[in-house]
Amino acid sequence: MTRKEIAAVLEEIALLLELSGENPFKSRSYTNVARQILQSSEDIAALVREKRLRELKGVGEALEQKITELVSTGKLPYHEELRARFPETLFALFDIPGLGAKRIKTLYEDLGIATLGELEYACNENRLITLKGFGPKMQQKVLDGLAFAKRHQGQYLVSAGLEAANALRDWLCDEKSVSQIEIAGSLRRRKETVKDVDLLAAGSDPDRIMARFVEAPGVETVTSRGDTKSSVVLASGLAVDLRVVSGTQFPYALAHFTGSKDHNVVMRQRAKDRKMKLNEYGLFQGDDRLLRCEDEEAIFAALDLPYIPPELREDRGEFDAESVPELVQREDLLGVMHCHSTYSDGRSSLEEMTAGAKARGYRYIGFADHSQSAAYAGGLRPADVERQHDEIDKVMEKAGGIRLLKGIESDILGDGSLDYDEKILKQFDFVIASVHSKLTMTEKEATQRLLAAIRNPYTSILGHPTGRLLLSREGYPLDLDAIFDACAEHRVAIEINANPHRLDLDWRHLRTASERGIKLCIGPDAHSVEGLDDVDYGLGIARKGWLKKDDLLNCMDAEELLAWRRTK
DNA sequence: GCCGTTTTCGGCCCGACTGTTTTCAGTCG
Repeated sequence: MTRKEIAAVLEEIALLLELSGENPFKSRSYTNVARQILQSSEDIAALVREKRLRELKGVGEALEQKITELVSTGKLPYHEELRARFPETLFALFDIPGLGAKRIKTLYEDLGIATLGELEYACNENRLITLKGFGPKMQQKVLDGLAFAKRHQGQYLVSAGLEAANALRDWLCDEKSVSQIEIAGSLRRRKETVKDVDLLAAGSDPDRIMARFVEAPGVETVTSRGDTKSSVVLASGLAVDLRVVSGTQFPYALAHFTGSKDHNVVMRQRAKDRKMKLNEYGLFQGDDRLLRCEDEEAIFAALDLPYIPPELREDRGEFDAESVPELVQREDLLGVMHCHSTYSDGRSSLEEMTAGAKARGYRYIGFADHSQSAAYAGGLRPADVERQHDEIDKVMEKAGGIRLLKGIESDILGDGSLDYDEKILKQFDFVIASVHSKLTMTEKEATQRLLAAIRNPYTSILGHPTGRLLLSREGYPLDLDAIFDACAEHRVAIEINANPHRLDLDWRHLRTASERGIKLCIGPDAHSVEGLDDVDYGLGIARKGWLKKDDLLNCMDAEELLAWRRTK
């Protein structure tokens, strides 16, 4: 069993225990251990074999026994008994806002509702209002939630989230009483997709700030309206929360509303361990005496921690690390790789792209148009390659101060070979090898295909390695372990494709890759001058993956990069 | 179900808001 599968069983037990009305802390202990298993770098099967499960935090006698049974036999009677009490379809009800274990239990036991469809039917029949813990408003809220769930999956790309958040921030800045305003939440942590937007403001007149907020352009419904917190839903379906605090409270609130739930749990526990209390309004000692912190850094310091950048606040090792790394910054990026041009499916010319890169402060730009098999994208035939190289030389002559690199985004064909023969391949400064076709392979087939491409001596970078499209298409299954081994052995870099629809390789794997000595490369996959700005999304993901400037190919200068490639 | 310089029982992070109540439970982050 994979660690994901083991964790999924434990998480399901936690939900089932809640539905059963069990002690919530019992439920939580299953959730905690599920999390530990997902985070652990240990092989869980090995822990079971060596009877070392108890080394995982939160595993006691009962969980040791259950996990051992689950891993050894592939099933767990305790889990199956719990499952037998409730229909599987009931789990979908948890996605409706306002519905938790208690209300779902009532719906199921009193009305026999087990599916979203039955729930909608019961609402339309007006049957929820008489139920204990429900009323007319709750019924309407459930109906709204059902409609919402139908319209959207409730997830948005980070690009959509940031766009909405920036617009709202600007709108609120025009309110005179606002002294500070920040985007918080998962957007500040630069998650690849977000469920909502969290804004935090400080100001002298909260009421006016709230009033302006609920009147913002694009606001379709106001979900809640209070003195310190209001929530709205934009026409796009995106939910936005605004919190207003005082200037003194701002740093504490910013930390509170930036950290993931799990990160915050650890922060508050650390405070508690030090006889303090941490919440969104402050860090308090003894009898509620405020420990003044001017900024987030001071809060971390008070809890004996170095400053933890927002992107790392996920409780994925930031508290255990010997030191928090000096994360890569925008000014560390010397060049921009993976740019398309009008030679294939780009909208901007070589010259325009070059000027755009120069204006953004890059010292070099790497062109990587599609290769000949990508007919749909106007892939370059050998003659086109020659033509493009001539033009690149000309553009470089008059560009001044920026270097152009001759690359290609070569399709990885079904058998793992690249899309040109050696004679052509050797002419490129770099080769990004990417899959664009035959996306439905088994894990074994897809892995073999990529391994063949990685072993090709001309491959420098593995482009968008899993082929995923966020919120619309899963990546093909891959044995990433094997891919990483091969990349390390053959000195092939892995792309962080910065297009907000991709953000592939996923940030959760970046730290592992870099620790194995693999170089990463932020590529905007730009098809226009504006597309160059997608680098910022890639940068957020790189930082989220704990990367330092030394880990990134495009933090090298052009000479260094070419030398790196030559030593392959 | 776990855990332990407050320790083998009694806690387990904490607060806001909503909707249902008529003082609070449930949900959410």
